[in-house]
Amino acid sequence: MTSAPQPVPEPDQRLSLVFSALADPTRRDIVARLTAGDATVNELAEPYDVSVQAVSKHIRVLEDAGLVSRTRDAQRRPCHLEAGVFDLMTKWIERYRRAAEDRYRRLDAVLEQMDAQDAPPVPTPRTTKEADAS
Amino acid sequence: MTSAPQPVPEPDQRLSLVFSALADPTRRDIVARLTAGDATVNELAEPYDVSVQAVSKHIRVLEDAGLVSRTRDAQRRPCHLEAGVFDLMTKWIERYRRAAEDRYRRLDAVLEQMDAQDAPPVPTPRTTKEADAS
DNA sequence: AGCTCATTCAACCGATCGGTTGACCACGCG
DNA sequence: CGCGTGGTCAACCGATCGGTTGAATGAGCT
Repeated sequence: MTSAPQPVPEPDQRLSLVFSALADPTRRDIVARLTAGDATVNELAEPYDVSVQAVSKHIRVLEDAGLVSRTRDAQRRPCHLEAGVFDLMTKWIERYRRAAEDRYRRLDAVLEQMDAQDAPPVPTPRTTKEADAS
Repeated sequence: MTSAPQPVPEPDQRLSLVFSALADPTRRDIVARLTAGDATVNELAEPYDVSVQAVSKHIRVLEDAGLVSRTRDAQRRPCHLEAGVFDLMTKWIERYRRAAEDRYRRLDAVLEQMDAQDAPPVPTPRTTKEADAS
């Protein structure tokens, strides 16, 4: 019963889980240390001055976010970093980063144009609506 | 200059703020919409069925994380997306993504070697099992 | 069978979060 | 001048979070 089917949430909710998981410094540190290789809960818990249970909870959060997977090795539960999730984040970030930079460049051009001429009919790169995520 | 100098937190804390800010779907959506151009609080609040105050709070969180900046235009406070913060995230992510992938590849090689030692006849079928969850 | 180590479950606690409502401030305009 | 508009501040509320302690489960070792 410990292993439910794990429904794999849809990407938006997944993003929430991932970002939320990485919002905690301890959890980020755990991820960082896991890049050096798999580790057990006790090994991971050792450097921090919190209880093992607390670290176990952290790992659960990382697991729910899909950042970490675990196997069984006797009574140990080694944690393994899942590199795949990073792509999800990178995709999200890159999309908007690029859009933002493009816009910035465009605005820059507009400003230059406005500067070159004097008072063009364009009021401001006003925007309001538009932009749909998903 | 409505408030204190805004000390600009050190990068680790900053990362926490950024990830935490993006952990909320509404806030992510606001960011997404801001890539289409600056917008006021009321404009941003319009699509959601929450109060304007709630959206104002969301924007404050994004601002504290350095994801958006604001200027004054009469009584309006247009929000502007700050593209720079994305770099911070991308750097963090890329670092560990690459490390994780390298490690994966290395492990793969080790496994192959172990396999070869045991069963040398087959000259490496070369079916690098890639990550299925992506 | 016991014992011990590794991990998790369960209950609890204070702090923070996302949301509300109501009052308040800062403009610009008639 | 008063008033409406855009936005924020303040207090409050339920839910969740990160942490604790204490007890339970699971798997090896004599």
